[in-house]
Amino acid sequence: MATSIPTGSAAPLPSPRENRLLAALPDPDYQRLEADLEPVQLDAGHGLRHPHGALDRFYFVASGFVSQMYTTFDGHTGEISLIGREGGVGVTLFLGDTPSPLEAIAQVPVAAWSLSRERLREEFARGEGLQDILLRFTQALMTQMAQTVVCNRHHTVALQLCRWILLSLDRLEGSELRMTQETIARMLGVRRAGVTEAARALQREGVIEYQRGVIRVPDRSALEERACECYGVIRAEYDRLAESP
Amino acid sequence: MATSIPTGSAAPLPSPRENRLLAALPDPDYQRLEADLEPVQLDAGHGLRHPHGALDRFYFVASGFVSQMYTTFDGHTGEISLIGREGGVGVTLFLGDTPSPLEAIAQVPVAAWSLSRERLREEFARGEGLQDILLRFTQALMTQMAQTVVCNRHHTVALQLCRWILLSLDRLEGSELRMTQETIARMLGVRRAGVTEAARALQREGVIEYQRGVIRVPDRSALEERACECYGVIRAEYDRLAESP
DNA sequence: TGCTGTCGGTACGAATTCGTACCATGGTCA
DNA sequence: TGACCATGGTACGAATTCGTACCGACAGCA
Repeated sequence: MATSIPTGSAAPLPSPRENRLLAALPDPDYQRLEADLEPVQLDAGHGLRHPHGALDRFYFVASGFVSQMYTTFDGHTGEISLIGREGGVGVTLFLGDTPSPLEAIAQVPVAAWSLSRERLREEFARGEGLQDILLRFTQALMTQMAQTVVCNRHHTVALQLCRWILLSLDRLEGSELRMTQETIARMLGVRRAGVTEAARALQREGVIEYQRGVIRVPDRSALEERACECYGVIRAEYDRLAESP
Repeated sequence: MATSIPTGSAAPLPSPRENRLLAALPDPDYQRLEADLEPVQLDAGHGLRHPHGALDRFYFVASGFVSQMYTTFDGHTGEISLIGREGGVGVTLFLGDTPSPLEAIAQVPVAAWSLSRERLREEFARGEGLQDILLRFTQALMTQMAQTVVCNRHHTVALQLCRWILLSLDRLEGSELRMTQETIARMLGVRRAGVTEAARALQREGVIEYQRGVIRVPDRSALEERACECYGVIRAEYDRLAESP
């Protein structure tokens, strides 16, 4: 299970309220939880949940992002959703607390604040601030998943790569992404060579620069122009969640 | 909005408890709702909700099924989820009551019992039986969506057609499905000709028979053998929902 | 310094789906 | 009965992605 694993970089621990769900919580609700939040730091590649496994805690992501991945019986993979500090991992805990086929993996170093299953369910059952914000987050998550369904069906790898880089970058500081093409390929559910071809084209156009696991985006707007509509829709949905009263 | 439109066939109105969510409700919870449920009958092709539109009522499906569809800006379509009497349409109502890009369409004649937004939210807020069952249904819906993401990515049209026919048939009486290839193509998000090719192959193998909008499945197990794993996973998830305490 | 494993570049034919078009047939309606 | 339209069968080249393989370059480590 997810134990506290320090990152090599010894980054300062972010405040719980770096997480947008906790930030949106009215003060009384937050104060009831504050003492029960436990910090977690995860290295890139570390799993928060194994497929079909139970989940002990809910994780409010404070920095970095986590991918919810699905692996088919024959080994094909696909990213179902990507969760940064606008959300958290473990909605199944209050959606009946049943197992889920999804795997949750920190794709970059992640800092999160976790809450035990019992405290989460207890607080959710009060029907106040936390319930409200978690349900709204669930709705945003479903919109992201719906968009991914049609994106997988209708958009080329090149379009999807742009979308994916942008979604990742939104959840990180700066304009740099540490991620190999192999890893990106697993998320998009395509060949590694397919990512290379799409990335080469973007590099030739000067939209991205990269080498050995580091992608830099000097011109973000150029990348946005090349992404499919899906990026904008998902982005707008989470912006709305953040702005909601 | 969804008004009561009788089907031509004047089918007898099913009991509300034909719907599995209402059936799973403890008696006291059900009795509080019973008088507020309004029957709705929809012809095939009728929309319950328009994309980005508000939804006035929650629909507990009692017979037939509804597709949640997504249409991209450039007109491409895809089915996000398929909902029969194991569920209902309108989870957004308790997930923050925000607009959704999805469209809900009755793909066959549908009978449903509807509940006003206010009563649904009021009952949900009690935190008792209805909240519990609706949250569990939401989890099943998300699993269905996750499965659709990877299915769209990795499985051929032929495999997906089998899955889709089986999911539809599970939600209907008998072994006959009234649906044109054009409509099926819109749900799978592929060309009509693509569906024709896959259906022809199944017909040649004797797995299905069809003509002008009517598909018959004489040998269901043969179809199951040809479907991708996704059918089994989704089916199991809803079976579990139905069996849950 | 040299070895070794990771990462990315490229290539190849095969498979699948696409977009589109045209036609045959069956049912409906005037 | 005849016209018309919805439905499905088929075909075509183009585009995309697949699976796989091999190679070079870079980085870390002995």
